[in-house]
Amino acid sequence: MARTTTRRSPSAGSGRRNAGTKGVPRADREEQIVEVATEVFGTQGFAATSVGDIAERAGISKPLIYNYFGSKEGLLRACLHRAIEILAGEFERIARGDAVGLERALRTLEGTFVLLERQPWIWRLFFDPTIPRGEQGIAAELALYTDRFTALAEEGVGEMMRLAGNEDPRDVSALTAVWMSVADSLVTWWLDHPDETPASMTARCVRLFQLVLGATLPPGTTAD
Amino acid sequence: MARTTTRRSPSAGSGRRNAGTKGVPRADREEQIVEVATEVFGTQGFAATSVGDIAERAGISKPLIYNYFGSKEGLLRACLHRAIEILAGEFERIARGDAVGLERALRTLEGTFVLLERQPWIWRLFFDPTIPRGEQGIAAELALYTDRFTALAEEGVGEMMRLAGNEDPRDVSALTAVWMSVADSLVTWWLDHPDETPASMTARCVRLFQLVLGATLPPGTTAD
DNA sequence: CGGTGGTAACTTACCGCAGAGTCATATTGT
DNA sequence: ACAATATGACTCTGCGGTAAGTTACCACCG
Repeated sequence: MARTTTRRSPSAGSGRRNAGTKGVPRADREEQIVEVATEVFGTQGFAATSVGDIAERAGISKPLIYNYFGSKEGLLRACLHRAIEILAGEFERIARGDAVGLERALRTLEGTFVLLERQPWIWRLFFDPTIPRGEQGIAAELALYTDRFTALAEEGVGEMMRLAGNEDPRDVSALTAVWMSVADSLVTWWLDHPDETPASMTARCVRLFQLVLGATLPPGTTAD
Repeated sequence: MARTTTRRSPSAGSGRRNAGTKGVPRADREEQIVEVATEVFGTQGFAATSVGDIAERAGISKPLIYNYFGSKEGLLRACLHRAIEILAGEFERIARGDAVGLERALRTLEGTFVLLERQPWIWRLFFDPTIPRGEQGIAAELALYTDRFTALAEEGVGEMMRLAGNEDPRDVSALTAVWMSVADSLVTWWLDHPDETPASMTARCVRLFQLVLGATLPPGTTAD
């Protein structure tokens, strides 16, 4: 009745004129926010990023983020959760494959390139030095995640080193760190050369492996 | 004279009771502050660090920092300046040496380890993602510094690749990025294992080089 | 089909606090 | 006495976080 029309609140006082649902269900909105946040956290770092900035880029308001994620840390937690789902699954699939040694390394790189195409910053989340290292809260969770990576990488590296006759655990640890950093730097380099495709990156890696390691990779290793 | 005593201001209102020179000349104080700041910036990141925190750790007060460096960015600038002096000089010295290829790589690493002993965070300053990337101000200066590194590294990498028969400039560029990242990751790993010495780090690198590259390093390369 | 409440989706406006940067002032070596 | 060295106490901006209100969708009733 009149009420419907009468409810013309827009003018009432200085109320929230742009309020009201836009018909986006919570799950969709959450995913959208997490996507934006992951990019910003991953490129600028957690400490240097403000929640307001994320809200603005996502085209929504700050309180909505707090409604859904509780806190800035909660938002980061959600980003990490999504990222680990994306990455670890793929890496574990590769690890379960039958490739070993250098070929396994190359396959991992190849998978990484395909996976991180257009969203390389996901990787950076796990190595953000600005995440508060307070012994409680997010630090433990983060360690859990990175350990999942590291264990996988360390398994591969350790395997290769065993074949070569070195089993020093500290050497394995150091070489694993180097290997993960190599993958990281290649993704970063790719970011600076956007015209490269996952396939061309893989081909480049094959060339560089052959050059640096003097290795002969089996045919068919290069993506189509 | 009476005046000196009469001026007993300590009680006057709530004056600065701890003020007054402590006999430390400006240059010394500046160096001391820069040293502390470099450590904190390098480990926590620029954005996550507060000037007050630095002042407290240095045992002086915040205004003194602003007196000497003008701003937080100015302090960072001073840190970068000192760091580039320390690092670039050493790298250029190595580059001028007669080592080539893998041996030059190893000598660079060795020099880095010796140089960064007890202050590994210096290196991190140049790759801190939380430094404001505003096109003006510090970003340009930082780029200048990192370019100085990169040029040197690219020269070494390009030389090695030429010997191996690959002159693709993009391959050189990518491999240079990888190489610098390798050095970075080794320093980072060292940060997490503080009991390692420069010599033990170098020895480890020799082992890993031999293992991964199948290379035979000349004797005398290992630091005693 | 029209109305009508309940609730999920959104917002504006604000609070409190931490941190960058400043001012006026105090102390001491020379 | 004076310049250099130093600081307590302040302002102001920006950000994490919150309160309270607004709007749209939807299931249900008549």
